[in-house]
Amino acid sequence: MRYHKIPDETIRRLPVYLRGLLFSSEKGRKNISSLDLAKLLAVNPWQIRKDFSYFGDFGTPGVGYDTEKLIRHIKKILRLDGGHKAALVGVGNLGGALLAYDGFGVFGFEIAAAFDIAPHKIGQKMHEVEIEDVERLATLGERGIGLGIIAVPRAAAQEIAEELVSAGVTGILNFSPVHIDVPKKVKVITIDIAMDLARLPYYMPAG
Amino acid sequence: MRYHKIPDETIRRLPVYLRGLLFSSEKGRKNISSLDLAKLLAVNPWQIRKDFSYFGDFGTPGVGYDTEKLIRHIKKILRLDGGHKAALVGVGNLGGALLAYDGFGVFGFEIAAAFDIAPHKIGQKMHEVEIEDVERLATLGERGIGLGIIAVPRAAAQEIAEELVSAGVTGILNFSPVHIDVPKKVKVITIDIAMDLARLPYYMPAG
DNA sequence: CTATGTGAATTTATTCACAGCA
DNA sequence: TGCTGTGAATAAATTCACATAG
Repeated sequence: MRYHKIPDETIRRLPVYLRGLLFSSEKGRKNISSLDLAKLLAVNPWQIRKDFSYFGDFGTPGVGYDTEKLIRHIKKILRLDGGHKAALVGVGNLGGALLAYDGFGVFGFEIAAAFDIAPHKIGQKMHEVEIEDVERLATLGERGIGLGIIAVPRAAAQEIAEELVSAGVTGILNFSPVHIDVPKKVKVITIDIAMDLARLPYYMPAG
Repeated sequence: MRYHKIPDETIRRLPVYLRGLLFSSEKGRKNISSLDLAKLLAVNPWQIRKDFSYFGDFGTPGVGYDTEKLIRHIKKILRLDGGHKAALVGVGNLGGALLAYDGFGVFGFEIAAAFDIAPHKIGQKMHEVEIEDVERLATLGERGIGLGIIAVPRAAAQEIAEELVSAGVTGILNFSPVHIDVPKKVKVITIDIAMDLARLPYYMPAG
C-alpha cells in the first residue's frame, strides 16, 4: 500500500505514535516492535502496522522498527521538521499557561511572539517572550511566523482570526469555544476544553 | 431508528450541537432548523438530522427543532443534567487557568476542590476555591466528587490517577502528555495540546 | 411548501489472518 | 522463530434521496 493517500484518522494518530517513539528513543532503544509500542500507548498493534504501512517499509521482520528513522519520517510527513514559529494572541490565564508550557518543543514548535490588548501588559516579558500590542499583528508575515494560537475571549476570536489570516498565518489553534470562519486555505483546529469534559459523564458508570 | 445504540461519533458531536443550541437559545430563538444549526457550526445538515434521529423525534417538519426541548434531552443523554463536581489536581500554570475558566458552568460542571503538593500553595484561595494538600484526595468520595482533572507534571500523572480512582472518581480529564492506566470502569479523556498542534502543519499549505 | 426522519448506497476505517522476510 | 506488511473481511460512519408530516 505504499503509494496510497494517508487516511485522516492515521494522520490524527501519528502524533500519538511520535510521542511513544520519542519516549522509547529517550530510553535508549534503537528498535521497537509494533507490539511494544502498542502496549506503551494502549492501542492495537495491527492498527499501528497498518498505519505505518501507508507510508513505506520501516520495519524489519523479527526486529521491529528503527526508532530514529521512523521518528524522522513521521516528522517529515507531519511537516514538523524544520520547526514552526507560532504567535500567541491573548496573554490571560490560559495564554500565560501556554507560554509557560514546555511541551511544544519536542514537536518543533516555538511561541515566538505574544500579543495582548491590555496596555499594562504590553512591553512586559513573560517566559522570555515580550508581549506586544495586537496592533502589531500585521508584522507576523515578515517575521516568518505562520501559525497562530488564539486564547482571547470568545467575542474577540473571529476578529483576531481574520487579522491573523491577513498577516499571512495559515494554521490556527483556537481555544475559544466558537466556530471560526476563515478562507479554506487556512486550517483551524479548535480545542474546547469544556466540550471534551462534556462527553465524560456519558461514559462514566451511574452516579 | 429510534431504538438504536448511539454511535460514538455522534456522542462526540453532541456537545458541539449543545453549544450551538445554547447559543441559539440565548438569542431567544424557540426553534432552529437543521440547516441553520449546520450553518452556525459549520457541519452538514443531514449529519445533524441523522444524529438526532438516533434518539427520537424532536423536530417538527416545516418548523425545525424545539431548542429548549432538545437542549434538555441532549443534556440528559450526556448525563449533564444534575451537574457534576470536579476535583482539580495541580494548581500550576495550567491548573490556575482551569480554575479561572468560566466555560465549565454551561455544561453543568463545577470545580469544587483543588489540590496541590506545594506547601506554600496549600491553604490559599484561588477563584473561590481553597487549595488543599494532595494527601486529602481520599476525602473526595464522601464529598460527592466523582470527576478528576489532572494538571500535574507528567511524572506524577499516573500516581495521581490511581489516588483519584481509590477515592472513588470514575471519570478523569487528563492534561498530562502520557497514557494513563486505570481500571476499565474508569473513563479517561486525555487532552494533549501539543499533539493537537502537531497535526496542524500537515494541513497547512506549503511553508 | 418546508424541513424532518430514515432506509439504502457509498465511503471510510478497523480488524483479521497469514504469507514472507530477517 | 518473531515480527512485519498487506490483501480480504468486517464494521462503522457518512452521504444521499426521498417519502412523509405539519
